[in-house]
Amino acid sequence: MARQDPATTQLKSVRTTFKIVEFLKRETAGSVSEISAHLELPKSTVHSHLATLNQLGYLVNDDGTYRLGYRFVHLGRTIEQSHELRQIVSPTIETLAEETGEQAYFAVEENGLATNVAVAEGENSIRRRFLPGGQARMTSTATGKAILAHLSPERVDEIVRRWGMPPEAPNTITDEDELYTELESIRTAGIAYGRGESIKGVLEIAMPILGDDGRPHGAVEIAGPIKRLDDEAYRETLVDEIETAVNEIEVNLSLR
Amino acid sequence: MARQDPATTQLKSVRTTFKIVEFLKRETAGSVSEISAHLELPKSTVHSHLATLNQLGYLVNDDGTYRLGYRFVHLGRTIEQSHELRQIVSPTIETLAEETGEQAYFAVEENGLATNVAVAEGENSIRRRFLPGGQARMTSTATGKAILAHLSPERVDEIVRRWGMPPEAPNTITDEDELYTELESIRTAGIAYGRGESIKGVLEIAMPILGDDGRPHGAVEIAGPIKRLDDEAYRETLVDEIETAVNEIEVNLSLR
DNA sequence: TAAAGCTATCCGATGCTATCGGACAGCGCT
DNA sequence: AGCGCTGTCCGATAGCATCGGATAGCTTTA
Repeated sequence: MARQDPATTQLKSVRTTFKIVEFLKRETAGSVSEISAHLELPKSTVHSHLATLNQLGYLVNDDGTYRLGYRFVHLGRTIEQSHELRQIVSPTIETLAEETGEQAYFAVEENGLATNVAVAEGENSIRRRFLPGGQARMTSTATGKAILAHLSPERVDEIVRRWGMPPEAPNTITDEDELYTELESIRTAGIAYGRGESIKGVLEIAMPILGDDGRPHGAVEIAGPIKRLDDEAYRETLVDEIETAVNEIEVNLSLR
Repeated sequence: MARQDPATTQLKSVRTTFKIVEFLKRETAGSVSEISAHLELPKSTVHSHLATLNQLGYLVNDDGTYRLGYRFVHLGRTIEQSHELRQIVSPTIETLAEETGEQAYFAVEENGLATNVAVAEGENSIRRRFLPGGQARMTSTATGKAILAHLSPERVDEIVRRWGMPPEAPNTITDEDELYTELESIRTAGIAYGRGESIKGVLEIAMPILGDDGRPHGAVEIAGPIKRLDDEAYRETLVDEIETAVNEIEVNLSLR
């Protein structure tokens, strides 16, 4: 008999607990019946999970409807604060957004996903706000591609196989060979662009932060509406600002 | 036979998962053996929990040492952002800290604990930083007492029984009768003070936000070193600022 | 006022599955 | 080269998560 799918084995109750947590994350709040209906779980099962989370202090019960509590907020904030790289990078990302007036990001690879570690808004920035911790496929974001370009081919392959390359926006790269040539040109140019590959109408410009050993720590990005960033002269000033930021971060990393 | 202790019944595996999560929250990172040793759990059990959390994307494995991932950060940030009361209150707390130069807080009651929903620092503020989501006993903080003063006696009793009143700092109230007279005077004065009851050397001044039905939504607080706030004239200006903030919040709540 | 149709919560039996000890392989240190 | 540590995997046991049903409390509707 074939081995069980590793994604479905192990600690099923823990898995359903997080299914419930993620449901409440999406829906903000919910009753036992609602959760039970949407997740197709028996009411009594849902209830016992909710009761446990409530006892642990992670869940609040307002007259029959449950919502996630501030204990999770504290958990997340603690993780953020104890992340050294974020501490180093944050001020630079803040000023980058301030100087350019656009959105600025710093992202790292985590579990094969491009993960926003620091996010900042400029005065002209588009309204869609990505929260810290937001994750996206590496293959469809500029930060992701900038990082991928400096990972080993085996690791890139592993990530692509794990998360696939489905179309997310008009220009998403969905072909593996196309991705590899794109990564090659990113490597030589030292800069990655995303033109409506993750979200329609958004242009992203990203450069990697490389360690002394050549391994990528993460990537700095500026994102804005494709129309405004269409002007080549403006785009060049943005690239300049990104280079300054990258330089600053690399210095701060070596001084650590 | 007596009923089982509700704190130890139900979903044991979920409970141990969160034990591990909270260990990693404290220690930033840890190996299987470390966690196994500190929590007195078999290595294989710890491993299967870690593997599950890793599969779910909440945990990152850096060469054998595990740490909590940015998925928890995103979870916490999402909860914060979808909390309406926090959205209303935050700007006021920010300006309160700015105007006074001290630390400013807004806290609510959650699971019987005073829970910081919004925190802000002024330029003179003490360095110890409370993160959003931080929780403390209601009986030892000014925000907690301000809220308790407007809850039903039964609810107060329930909370006190659940969390107890152990000494936390030199002046912590540890006697129930003393607490009740204190709450009575807070109710008539409309203001609560904490004088080194939670943390030595810190003075807290708090006022509740009350709904139309008289039930408390939360409390606004300013905290600072007892020495600086010892000056009565200065303290009065702070109380004035808090009153302004409370008024602003109550207006914004009624306009909702 | 009464009763129907919700709801959340509780209970008890079944059999799945979390647990646990042990075995293995890989690594860095001595 | 060998020792001692590590993380990971396996398999058997029984503990416990699951599930259906029963109950009680609430709001709505007649």
